Amino acid sequence: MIEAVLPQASLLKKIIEAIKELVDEANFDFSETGIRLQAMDKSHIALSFLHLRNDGFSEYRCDRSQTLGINLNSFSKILKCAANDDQVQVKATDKAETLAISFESASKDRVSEFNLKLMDIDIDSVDVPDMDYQATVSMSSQEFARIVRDLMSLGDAVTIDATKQGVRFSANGDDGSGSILLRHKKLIDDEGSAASTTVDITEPVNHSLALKYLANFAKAAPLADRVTINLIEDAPVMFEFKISDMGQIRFYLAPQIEDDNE
Amino acid sequence: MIEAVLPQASLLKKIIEAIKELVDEANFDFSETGIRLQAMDKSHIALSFLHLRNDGFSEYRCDRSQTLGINLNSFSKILKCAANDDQVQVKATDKAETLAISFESASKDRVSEFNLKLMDIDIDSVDVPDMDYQATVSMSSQEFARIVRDLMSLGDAVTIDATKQGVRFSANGDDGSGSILLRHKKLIDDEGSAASTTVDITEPVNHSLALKYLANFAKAAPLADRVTINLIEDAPVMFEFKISDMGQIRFYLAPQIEDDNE
DNA sequence: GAACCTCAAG
DNA sequence: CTTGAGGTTC
Repeated sequence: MIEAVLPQASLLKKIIEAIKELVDEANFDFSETGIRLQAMDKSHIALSFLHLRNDGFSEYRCDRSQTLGINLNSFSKILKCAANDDQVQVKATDKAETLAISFESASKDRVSEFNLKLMDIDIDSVDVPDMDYQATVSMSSQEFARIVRDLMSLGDAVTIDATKQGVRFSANGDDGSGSILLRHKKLIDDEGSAASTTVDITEPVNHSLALKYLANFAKAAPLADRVTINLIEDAPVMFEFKISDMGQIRFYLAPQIEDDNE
Repeated sequence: MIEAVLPQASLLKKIIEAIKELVDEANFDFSETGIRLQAMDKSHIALSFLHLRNDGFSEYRCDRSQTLGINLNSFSKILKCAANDDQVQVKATDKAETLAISFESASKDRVSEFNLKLMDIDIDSVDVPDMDYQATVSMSSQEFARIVRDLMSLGDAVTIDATKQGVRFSANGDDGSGSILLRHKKLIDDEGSAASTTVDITEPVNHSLALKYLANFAKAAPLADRVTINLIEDAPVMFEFKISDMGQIRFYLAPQIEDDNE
């Protein structure tokens, strides 16, 4: 028996919106401590990772760990039927073949109930070890989204250069080339202003990444004020958006092989 | 001689916009008391019905009753040439072959004149008797539009259940199933709040309807804050949008034959 | 999937 | 009145 309640359907809508372009179907692992999802994208280049802690829900119950295979597009269709400030409840019995999803308007005048068909999904589970990253960039998620959008009009790939001075995003294309430098700003208070950028670095590092994936990652910007970009030589880049009081959504992206012939 | 003036072209634009997807050509019956239109849709399942009273116009003159056959798509093209707050005038002589349409901007700086070719349309007139409906639902037209849009992503048909407790809209599809319940809210004042739903009922009744028609009906939502849905066993469902101080637009839709084999 | 348009909120 | 978000259309 699983039952979880969120006071704001908009949160769940944004989460699924951020993942569904990357992943068609995914397993949601429900346990006593919360919900986890891990899924490779269709081309097996990007890994999406979601963790929602039980204490982030207004109600949470999971008697027995259970994995629910869900088509994210179908899920998204149903979530679109919720108003942003509806309360949302998901419920499944043990060995259920459907997930019961219900929305209730703030005024209680409207109650919507949906049943989403569950599916068995073969998992290609990947172990993601915790790494000591060489560089960690923390920046406004909105600015990140903006930079990705801007550079996409120039080329297909972006090079992210992290140095002590800051982080540089550069792209090349037929029309020309461009680069955006965000200067590192040492934080005086514990928390930086929403817009400022910090770079924590042990060694300068740069990676070239396909912008189309970053555009998908940027869909998570509405979930968090800030994004952290974690880089280490010869390993996937990790993008993390913290969902306040609840968990985080992470994306891992393998760097592009630099092809000098192109 | 016919002459009618509306201070806001937007009203006429919305009216034609709401009907033109259902009906290609229609007869506009001009009489001393106002304008009436009645037309079956192409597949003869939905009936559109429009009544605009003479006193809703800022000027209205109709010396002799006259029927003007109009291609709604052509009419719509011309209306798109009007700004929303242009004044619009339509004018026709007896036995005219064209309808003269003119727009005047609020500032009087711009005057546009168009001539729309009239046509002879064979009418398949249908008598629509006034019925004593078993259930009348009154709800926000915007919420109606939203529910229709939401359920369309799930399936092709909607079942409307009216009971004393409220009205339920349900749909089934490949992704799963869904239903939305709007609770009846007894009105304390004469007028309900814009969002609340009322169900006046003598007997519970339900009907299954093709969502694609309801999506067309929902185009009339900008014309009225509220829609009333009138249901009676074994007869078409009637959707009415009141155009304030002027008349109403109605749609009648025959229920789907419930096919148990599907 | 992108651009346009419309509607709602600040 | 200006801006942003959402829906619709191409």
